[in-house]
Amino acid sequence: MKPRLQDVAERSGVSVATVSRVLNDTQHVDVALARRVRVAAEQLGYRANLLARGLRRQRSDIVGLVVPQAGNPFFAALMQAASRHLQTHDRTVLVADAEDDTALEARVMTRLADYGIDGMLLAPVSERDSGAAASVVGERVPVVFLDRAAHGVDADVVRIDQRAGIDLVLDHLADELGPAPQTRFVSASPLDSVARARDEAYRRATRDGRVRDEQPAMLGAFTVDWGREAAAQLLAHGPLPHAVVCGNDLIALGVVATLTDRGVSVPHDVAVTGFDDVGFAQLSSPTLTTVRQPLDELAERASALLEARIVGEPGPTREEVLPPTLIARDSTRRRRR
Amino acid sequence: MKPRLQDVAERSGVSVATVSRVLNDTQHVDVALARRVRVAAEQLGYRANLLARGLRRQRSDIVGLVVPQAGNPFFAALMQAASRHLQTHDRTVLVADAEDDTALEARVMTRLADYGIDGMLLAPVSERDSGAAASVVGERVPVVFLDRAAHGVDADVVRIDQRAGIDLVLDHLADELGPAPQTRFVSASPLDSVARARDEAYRRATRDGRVRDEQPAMLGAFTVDWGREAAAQLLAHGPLPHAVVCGNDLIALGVVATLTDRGVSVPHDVAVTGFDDVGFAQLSSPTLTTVRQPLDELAERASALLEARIVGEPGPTREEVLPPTLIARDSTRRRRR
DNA sequence: TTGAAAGCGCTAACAC
DNA sequence: GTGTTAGCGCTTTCAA
Repeated sequence: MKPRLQDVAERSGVSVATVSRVLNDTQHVDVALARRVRVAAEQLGYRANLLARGLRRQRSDIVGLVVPQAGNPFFAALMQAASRHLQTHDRTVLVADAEDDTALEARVMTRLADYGIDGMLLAPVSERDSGAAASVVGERVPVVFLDRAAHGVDADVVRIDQRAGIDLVLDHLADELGPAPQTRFVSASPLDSVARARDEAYRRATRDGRVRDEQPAMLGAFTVDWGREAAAQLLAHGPLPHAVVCGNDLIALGVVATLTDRGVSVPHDVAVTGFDDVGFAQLSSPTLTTVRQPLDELAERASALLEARIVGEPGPTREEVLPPTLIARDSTRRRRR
Repeated sequence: MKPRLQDVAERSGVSVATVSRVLNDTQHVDVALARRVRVAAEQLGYRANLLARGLRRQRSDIVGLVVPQAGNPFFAALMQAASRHLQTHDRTVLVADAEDDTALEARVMTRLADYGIDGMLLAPVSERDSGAAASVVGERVPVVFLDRAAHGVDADVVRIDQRAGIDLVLDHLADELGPAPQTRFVSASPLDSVARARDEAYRRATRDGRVRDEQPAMLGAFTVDWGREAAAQLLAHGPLPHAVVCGNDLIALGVVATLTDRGVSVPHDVAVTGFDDVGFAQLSSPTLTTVRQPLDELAERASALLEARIVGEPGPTREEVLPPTLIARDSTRRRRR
């Protein structure tokens, strides 16, 4: 069967304690002995049992990573970036997908906690309803919010400045289309902090007169399907705006697809913008003007904060806010190529 | 601190064994006692320590899921489907991304094994080079190959019939373009079983005269970038074929993007086909003709086989081969809309 | 520098 | 039907 520490100890003629010290490099051991131990371990193909180690050490070296919708390419990319940084800190990452469902989210977070994770990176489904379950985990181990945050949990936050992102888009639109263009906002219901922030940023800009929009925002979900449906509604009800500002790229891609299908030219007849810069934003036609989130930095900062908290760094919770970047592409370009 | 079984036992005035039996519903316990136990556990907020349980039971209820490139939307979708089915069997899923690197793949598989996973679903990076590391895991716990397989491991396989998929594409092309159209094949180097199978299927069809192609296949990687580059090469060297058959959707999307950029009309000047039916295949313009893999069934069958092996089902290894479906869209449609 | 032994939290014999 | 206890494999005092 699988060799245990005991087997290595017997084979090298030392105690299990010594073997443990050698293999973990945790205390100096006589060089000759150490070599014997290593050789024996090698020959036996010994591998530490991480369950046992975790139980004894009272830490698992696992961190949890919970995303609201793994199917959304933005979160898929964020997961990858976060995993990569977490691995750097020599951690196993348990990824969980909440499938946009707070009940499922609560279950998976509980599960992670039951495995004795050392910390958690969380992009919560709901700003309001994810907090309760998150705080149960948060009371035992450090939690860092990534991209999105939730109420009722005392945790560090790493995110971008959503308002700056929306401003970048609107300024760009003004540049391309002239001042105070007529726009519509198609986004997701502000159940999560990101949707809410983008919504508020857009509202604010309309109040400030930077864009003209007398209509209510069209709020659905962060999906291609919602983008398609919203575009259909736009086409059904009266004249098109100069530009459709979308809450994320998926919505924008759906809008562009439906508009194009119906013979409306993007950007000639109407400009469209996205948010997040997912991979397909540069593959669609027209390529999509959007706002890039600095995924790698987000992941890096979140990992670093989490690690700091795990090793017990004290202090009040911090919020790190990174700047997004405008990626101007063809979906807002007025001159056709 | 975190309540242990002991705490629940004391609070309800019974032994830890009884608490364990109640909470795991593993043996009949007097109803009154059982209720007392449950109440106490509830009040204390007791949660079983899964590390301890795993150590004692010698099984973790964790299964590993290893994919070659989590960034590829096909595998992202496969991961989601597999996770969902695995959860059904009440398992925690540890997802690992091999980042198309057999060395990294070996490390992550080892790590999974060290956590005492009960089984593993594996889509290996390399047909030849992933086998060694996989068999190390495979000797301890059941492994089921999903989508792709590797040599040197005695494990069940769940996959689609790649050749049938290529045949669907070529038949469709003959329908649209006329018999024995002039084609080129752009795919990935046959390092993995899927690339190899598609390559062989295409070769066979050329030998059979179902398509005409005197040129060597253009083999790079399953990425958009390779598709772009291959298209550039195609444009640089002589006349375009009637159709470009791509090894997967990412390549096809890259080919379409570059062709379109250079003023070549798809499908009017040249038809393009993909494989896998990733989400964006129906968003690109033109929408992409491709072959759909039955993701959900693949995941379902693989999970079922794995569960069967985990509970000790004996018998020779099995291979389940599912049929793919042609999804005809605009990238091969000769009449323009 | 090394070893003996306790014990992490849990389950499963085994005894009553 | 319930309790006692050994021990899963490991790390870590504590003594030597």
